[in-house]
Amino acid sequence: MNYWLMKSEPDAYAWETLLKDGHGIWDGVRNYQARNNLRAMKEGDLAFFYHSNIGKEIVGILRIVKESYRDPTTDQTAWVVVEVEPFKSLKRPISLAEIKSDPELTTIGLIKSTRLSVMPIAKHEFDRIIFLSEN
DNA sequence: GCCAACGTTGGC
DNA sequence: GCCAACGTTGGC
Repeated sequence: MNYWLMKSEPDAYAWETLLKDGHGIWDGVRNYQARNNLRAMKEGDLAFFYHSNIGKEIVGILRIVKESYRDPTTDQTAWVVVEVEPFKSLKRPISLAEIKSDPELTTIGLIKSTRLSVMPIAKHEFDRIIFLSEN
């Protein structure tokens, strides 16, 4: 089981929308590193849902329910999508500022690779953020 | 609105 | 293969 973090601008696609829909196709990724991360995802993996630009906070956890396949929104063969479902909302959103100020989260990709939209999260980072959200 | 970081494109 | 120019992301 691997852990991930996926970014979306809430203007484009918000956590609330995924909750309402109950299911989503993560399309539109046009960056090779992010694409490679999509390809590495396995059914059942969990990912944080981060609101970029507006909110700048982790708001929920989603579950990968279908592994990657060709992105049907483009003719280019390089790109893939995964299918996701909401797993649960965090009890309390965890902001970027709080992550930056936490001594246990200094190496998280969210800080180190600010422009990457799909990134792996270490288990201890995942657990730490869950812990923070429940306390 | 600005700017840093960084990926991509294209000329050489 | 290098690098300048340019576009995009995303925080502030």
